[in-house]
Formats: sequence, C-alpha cells, structure tokens
Amino acid sequence: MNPTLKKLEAALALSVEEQDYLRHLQGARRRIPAGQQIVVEGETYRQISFLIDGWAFRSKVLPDGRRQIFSYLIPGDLIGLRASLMEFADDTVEALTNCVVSSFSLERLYEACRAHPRLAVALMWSAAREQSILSEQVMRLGRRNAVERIAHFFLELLRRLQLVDEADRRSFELPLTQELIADTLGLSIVHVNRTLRTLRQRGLVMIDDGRLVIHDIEKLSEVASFDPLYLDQDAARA
Amino acid sequence: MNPTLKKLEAALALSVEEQDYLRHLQGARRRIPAGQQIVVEGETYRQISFLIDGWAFRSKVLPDGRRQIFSYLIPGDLIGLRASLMEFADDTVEALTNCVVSSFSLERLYEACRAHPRLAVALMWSAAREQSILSEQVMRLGRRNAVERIAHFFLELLRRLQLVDEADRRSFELPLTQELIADTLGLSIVHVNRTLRTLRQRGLVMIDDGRLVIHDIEKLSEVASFDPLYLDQDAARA
DNA sequence: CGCTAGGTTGAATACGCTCAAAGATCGTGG
DNA sequence: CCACGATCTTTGAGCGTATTCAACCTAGCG
Repeated sequence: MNPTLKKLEAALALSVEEQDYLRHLQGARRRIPAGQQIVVEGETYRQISFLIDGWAFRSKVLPDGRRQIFSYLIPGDLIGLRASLMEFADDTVEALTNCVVSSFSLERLYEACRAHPRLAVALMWSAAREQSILSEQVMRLGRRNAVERIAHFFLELLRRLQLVDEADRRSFELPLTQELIADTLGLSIVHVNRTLRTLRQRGLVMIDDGRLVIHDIEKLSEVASFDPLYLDQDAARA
Repeated sequence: MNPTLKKLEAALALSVEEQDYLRHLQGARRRIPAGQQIVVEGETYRQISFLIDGWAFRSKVLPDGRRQIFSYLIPGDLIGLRASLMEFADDTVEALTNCVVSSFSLERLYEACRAHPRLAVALMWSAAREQSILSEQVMRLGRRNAVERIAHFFLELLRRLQLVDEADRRSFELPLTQELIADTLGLSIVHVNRTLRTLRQRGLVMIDDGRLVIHDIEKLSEVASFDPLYLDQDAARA
C-alpha cells in the first residue's frame, strides 16, 4: 500500500472519506530510473508525487561545483509540492535509486483541499515535518563535528525508515556512497571515510555490503546528542 | 499596514474578498519585549501570529550548550504555524528586539481556509518560501567558508528587508551581536570578528552603530555566490 | 565608579581539507 | 577468460581554516 497515505492516516487520523479521496487521488504508478532528475532548479514544475518506492535527494550546486545535498526523500515522502507552489523550482530533486512514484496535478490537489479541507492540513503537516528535519540538518552542519554529524544522520535515517517499514531494529539498506554522505554533511570524501573508520573501530556502526548496521544505538545516540522528538510527532488534533 | 498581508497580496494577487477576510482575521496587536520566548521547544503552541514589527529568531540548544540559530523572522513573517500543526514545538522562537504581533487561533485559521481555499494556498506558499530560505542556510553551513557565509547572510537579509521596506538600497538596521551571527553561521565569536574585519578591510561591508552598510553589492554577491532567485519568487498562478 | 555585555586581538592548537597514490569491485568488451 | 576502465574506498602527508584560551578594550548603566 502507498506509504504516504499510511503515514498521513496514522499521523492525522483521517476519516474514511478522506482516506478514500486520497486513494482515488493518486494516478498510475510510474518508474523513474536512478540518476534521473525529477525536479530541475530554475524550471517550472506543476505536479505532486507520492514517492512509493526508492530514494531521491534534493540538492543544489554552486557555480564552482561544490554540491550540497539538503535532504533525502524516502518512501512515504512527497515530491514537488514546494516547487509546484513557486514560479520556479529553486533546487533539484534527483532519483538516487530506481523509484516508483504516483503523481497528480496541482489542480487536482486544489480540488482535493476544497472537497476535504483536512487534507490541506495533512499536507501542511507533512511540510512542517519536512522542515523539522531540515532544521535538524542545519543543527548538524552548524554545531556538530564530523563524528556527531554522521552518527546523527544515521540515527535519523534509521528512525525515518523504521516508520515506513524499511528498516529493522538496528539496520537498513543504505544506497549512499561516501561522496553523497560528504555532500550531505558538509565534509570531504576523505574525512567521511576516516570518520566512518572511527565509528567502526569504536564498535558503533558498520557498513556491510550496502547495509548499515548500528551496533549500539544507545551509545550512538549519546555520541550524536540524538533526540528523536522531531521525527516522532503526530499532527495536532484539530 | 500589516506587512504580512502586503506580502501575501503581492505574491498571490488575492481577490478583494480574500484580502478583506485576511484583514478581518487578525486580532489586536500585542507587544512582546525583547528576550521573551514566544514558542518554547517541547511545549504545545496553538496560535498563529503575524510579525508586524521587530525581529525574532528560531533556535535550538544542544545538551552541552552549543546553540544553533536556524532563521530570523522579520516583519511580514508568520510565527507559530509549524508549531501549531505539531503536537509539540520542536524549536524555540524568541523575540530578538521588541516586537509587535497580531495573533489568531488555529481554529480561526481553519475557518479561513474553509471560507477561502486560496488562503490555504497563500499559507503554503509562505511556508514554501521559508523552506527555501532554510535550504540556503544549509548551503551556507555545508559548503561555504566563513567569508562566504557572512557575505551571503548579509545579502539575504538585505533583500528580505528590502521587500518589506525595512532596508534602503544598500544598508539596514542590524540588531545582531557577533555572538548571534556566530550561532547562526556555525562559527566561533572570535572568527566572526576576524572575518568581519576582513570584509571591512576589503571595502565590502561595514557595521556602524548597529547599521550594516554594504559598499559594493556586486562584488559582495560575487564573493558569496549569491543568487537571489530563492527570495524573489512569486507564487505560481493557480 | 564598578559591573556587565559586547567587541578586539594574539598565540597555540585542532579539526578537517587537499593532494596524491594505491586497493577494491564490477561491468564490459576483446 | 582476462584485461580494461570506471567508480568507489582507503590510507598517508602536509597544510589551512577555524577553534580555544586568554587578555584587554569600550560603552552603557545602575
């Protein structure tokens, strides 16, 4: 089942009609191959997509080539809502792995919000949660060192993936290269490599064949000052 | 006049009824003294406020005292929308200067969106713009050095303040201490001080008695790789 | 006048970067 | 089947940006 719907229903306790409406909203499923750009900086984009399967990421590149990855989109996340609301997209969304999405037009979104105002609230809640995650990214970059950044980032991914059944108690598939981690956390590739070694040697985390295993969640949370409050919130009851 | 309404009307071309409704929505104006916390991390908050006058900032503190400031709120910005949608606020909003706000309850917001669905779009657009600014903050922290961070931050403030008539062509009142700048840009106070000196000596920027003057906007934009696209966007025409 | 908050500067240190080179892994084509 | 290129990972060495610690200066205020 569509993980976005599941997430929204869980967080907001939608009525049966609202759930049905949402289900009826989504169009045909579409495959997007890894590497394809879904939203392109500077272009207009007028479509909202449920990300059903796969990972994508949002990024921007400076004129001299330095790249910053802002966030990762995993199953259950929405793609393109922000870009649809603005004249031009101001960042790029790219499929990291092969993805499956289900899209609908901005017009149909407006209809949906008119028919069921609580769906508009659901959308705003989803956007609010995204902003919480982005704020925590700012905290990582501004006030955490390399070890803390990576530890915190991994714990955030673990929790987010667990909420959509894509991670077990302490491990998950991690489709990231060290270069992507570097561009996410504002570090150099070399330093990411060394820091991962440190975490491994301390017995905290291991990456084995594309799978991240967290050996000691308690200790890693301690190291990272990880407080999952920002990820575990439901919406306010209206 | 309420700068938030002005901003929304300019960006979205609201109808006369919508404008009236918005105007009628706002309650009595209220003063908030500098230093007072408006939204507190971990508490519930169920109120939306137009920030009419003054500056506020959104921040979070790590257990060991390290503080990160995520963003500044200036006249025309909304306070508390995100916190209102979630169970608990996950960051703190504090008045930096004396502020004037006009608040209304979450319930009245819902009514407004039901009465005029385009107002919901206006809110989402406002939130989207906030997220653009936050993304650029991530870019500053992750992939820019101290000189670039400060230069870029000042140019962003200049542009944002100009849009609400709080800055002239190249200067504005800057109510920030070097400590606040440090906590915003992920630097130490000492390094902010030295970097400001560098910018001054290069003839780019000067802070004189609480007023920031940018001597050479072109050159500063060049130094910062500043592209104002993310600040100058109107909403998509529905 | 003395306290406090903010700004400025020097010296030593450290964290993370750059440059460079060498392994590992994998798909592809000769 | 192996050689080759491409991509990713790993490690060493030297360097540079930003930090920490410490001291001093300045202005505002009770």
